[in-house]
Amino acid sequence: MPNTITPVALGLRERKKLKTKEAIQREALRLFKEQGYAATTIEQIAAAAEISPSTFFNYFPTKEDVVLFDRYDPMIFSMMTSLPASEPLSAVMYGLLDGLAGVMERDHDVILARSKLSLEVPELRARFWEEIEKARDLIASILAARTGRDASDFELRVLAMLFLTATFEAILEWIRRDGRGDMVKLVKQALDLAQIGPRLDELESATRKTR
Amino acid sequence: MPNTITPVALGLRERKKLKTKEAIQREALRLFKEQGYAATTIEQIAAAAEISPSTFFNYFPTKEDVVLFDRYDPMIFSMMTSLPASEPLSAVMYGLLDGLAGVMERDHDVILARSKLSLEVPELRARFWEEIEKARDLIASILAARTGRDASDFELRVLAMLFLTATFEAILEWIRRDGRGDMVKLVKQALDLAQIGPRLDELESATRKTR
DNA sequence: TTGATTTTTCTAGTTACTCCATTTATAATG
DNA sequence: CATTATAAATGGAGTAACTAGAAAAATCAA
Repeated sequence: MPNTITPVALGLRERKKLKTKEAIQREALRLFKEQGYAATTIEQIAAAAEISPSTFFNYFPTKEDVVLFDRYDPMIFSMMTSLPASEPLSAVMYGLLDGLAGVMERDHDVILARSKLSLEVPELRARFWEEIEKARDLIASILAARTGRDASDFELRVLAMLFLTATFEAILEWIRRDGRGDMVKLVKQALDLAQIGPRLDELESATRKTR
Repeated sequence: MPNTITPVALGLRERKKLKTKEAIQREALRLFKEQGYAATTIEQIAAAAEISPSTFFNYFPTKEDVVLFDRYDPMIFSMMTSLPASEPLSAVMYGLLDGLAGVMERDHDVILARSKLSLEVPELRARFWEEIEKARDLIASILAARTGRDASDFELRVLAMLFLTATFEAILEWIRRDGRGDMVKLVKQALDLAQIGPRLDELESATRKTR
């Protein structure tokens, strides 16, 4: 069953920690929505989640991270690092997008709330780009493995970043439409505009010729 | 004399303020270099620039902004908003890059210092993207004026962002090479890889046909 | 000089975040 | 089950970025 994002098995302790983490995030997002990001203090979040303020920092290094945290991240990560090398890159890319659609259906509201915050609060918007840069490095390393180039290769990084930028702008547009349109469709439109698919296949075939 | 970036005329008071602002930035950058960004306090910067700590915040809203501040920004801005509509977009784009080369020659070291900081300090790196998003909106509005589309048009924003992303990755690469290579050349390479030029001209001619 | 305005400075907060020591809960072992 | 190891939660004391607002000082206009 490809292109399905499912939780990873964890020990009892780990699961409990994850639950606390999600509780903190849930309460924090609620408070942010009610009274705004800046007006909400760590103390209030801790009180709502029934932990001490110190404990908050055991789970999230900063107040920003409580918004950025995404429980699907590790799954998406493992999914991306175990891609089939048999299909062309563009096909893999579209496959990933279908996986994304699944997540969207399951967690539409939380994703929208987090995305909106990341859009509206400047420091979060800024931090979000950090995450994108991490993703860029991941994608670049995947491209590197497939083409035999170095992961720090300039062109690979540019391509990876073009991919992510197009995706990001699509998400922005989706939020501007208040989460009502089809996000995955918008992403595909942006990727086509940037002609990312052909560019990826080009890269792959060019490398095959050389080696 | 096109493609030359020159200071804008200012009143006496304004010039004095600008001088103070630059002094603060100069001292701050020196201290950051000597003892690191996090280890340098506003108090120290204020002392070095011979102002009170309160005054610091009259000039820069946050510690981060002291790194982000670029005295060429208003010039570049006015340059971009007064582009000739006679030439095709791709030509204008390359023209701008030549202008950039001039600035690089004049202020290579300060630019490198600021860029390095923005690369190495995570919160600055994040903030830098905010600036890029501002630039995106500016470019989108220029494209909008030329094509008769709306400035919030999805495709325009994607294109503008692709342009900036390519440029940004080129600058990153330039810093990774410690400012030794030809930055403008790298930028052109990235833009060609993304095929931004053709894409821009495509957009323009497509619009002409329609109206 | 006088008065208006801008700029700087001071004071007194608030809050995110750090460090470290202590206590409490959980799991592993004999 | 009792003991021990380990990990997680907490408390307290401190730092530094930033805010608001009032007072003082410098600058400019008439």
